Amino acid sequence: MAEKVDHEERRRQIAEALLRIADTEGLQSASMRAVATEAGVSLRLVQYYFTTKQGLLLDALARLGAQLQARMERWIGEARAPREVVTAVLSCILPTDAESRRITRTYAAYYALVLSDPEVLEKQAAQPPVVLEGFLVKQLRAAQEAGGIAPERDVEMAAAGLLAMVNGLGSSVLGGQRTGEQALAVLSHHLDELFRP
Amino acid sequence: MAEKVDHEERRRQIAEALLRIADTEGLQSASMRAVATEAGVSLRLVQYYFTTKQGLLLDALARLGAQLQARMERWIGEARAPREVVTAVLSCILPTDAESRRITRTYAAYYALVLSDPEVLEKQAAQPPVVLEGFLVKQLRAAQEAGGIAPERDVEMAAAGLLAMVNGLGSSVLGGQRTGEQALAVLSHHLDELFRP
DNA sequence: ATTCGCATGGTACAGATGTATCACATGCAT
DNA sequence: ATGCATGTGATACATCTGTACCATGCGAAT
Repeated sequence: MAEKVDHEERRRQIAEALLRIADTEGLQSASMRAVATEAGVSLRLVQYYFTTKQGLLLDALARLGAQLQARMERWIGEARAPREVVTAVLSCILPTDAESRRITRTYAAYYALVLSDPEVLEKQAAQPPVVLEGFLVKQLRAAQEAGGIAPERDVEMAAAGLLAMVNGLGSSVLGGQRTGEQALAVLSHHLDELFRP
Repeated sequence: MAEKVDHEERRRQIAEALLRIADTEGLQSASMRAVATEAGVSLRLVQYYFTTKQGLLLDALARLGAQLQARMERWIGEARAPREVVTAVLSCILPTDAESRRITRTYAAYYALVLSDPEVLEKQAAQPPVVLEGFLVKQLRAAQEAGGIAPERDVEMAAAGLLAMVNGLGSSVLGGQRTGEQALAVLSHHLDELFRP
């Protein structure tokens, strides 16, 4: 019963079970046993591949981050002009389709955990936003130099504001106060406001 | 040992103990026993005044909402002109001073809970944002008619964007990517952008 | 053929958690 | 004075949770 098995594949299988539970029922329902059942393996195996629960949580969070990044790169795709890149990056974060709704909800499930356990998780999870904001600034600056954005605009402020806005819009969609389409409309409106003379 | 006691006062004492724990350690650390200890009462009393844990959680959440509303009214204070009202409302939500940091953190602690338990909590917690957004729209429209905002601006879009932005800025402050002052600067910048000819 | 390490199953254990139950004291109405 | 409702304490109980431990099957190297 002990064929050489692909460790990475097993870890992926288990971690994604965790993410599925976090998405649908929240992290508080993600016990080791629940994860094992969801992944279709025994509790022992979850312990075997991720010694501790924190290990599992961290690994799954890293995978979630990778999924979001993959989605962003896919959405950027053939986008070439800065405005298209910015639009792609921002709108792909909004919970509009099934995948982004899943990712957003799962991140939300992690949110409280990250806040209450600053030491360990902060380093792992706090980087993406910062990096992304820098990327946005670069794109906006390029658009500005190309004349797509008024020269007197402060692109760093704009980038920070847009990113925060998308984040907040996502929360409102998850909270049921807005549909994904409405959130997207709000974003588009502000992008129109930014990209002009 | 059974003097007629002020029920509301006891409930307040216990509910605030829960909020204090939610703020500092997160809701996952807020067990009935922990709340009892924090409030300086016995476990039995927590059960007595709030029969069930869900009752306690809901009551505390309502109190948190009341605290935020009280803070907003206090911040609006003598503000008279629409722009001042809007600035007050939005900036008082940002985690800049101790009180708003506490409120924001505590709301964040509830966030995951609300998302994973939509039925019961949604009605109680989802109203403030909607009401607030309507209020903002009215203020912005008034400013627009007074000439403080360009007539071609879509104030509903602007209100939605600003509220989402403040929400997102708050998250970034809590996540340690920005200080409260920096978040306030981003907000001010966008208000300057909105309030013109 | 024996040995060793990897993969897996089963289960135990200690602690925490929400809730229920029993007990008892005190104040107020009768 | 008696009785009933109120406020409070102590504790029990069933369940869940993370982790540890023991056993065993199998492939590969010796």
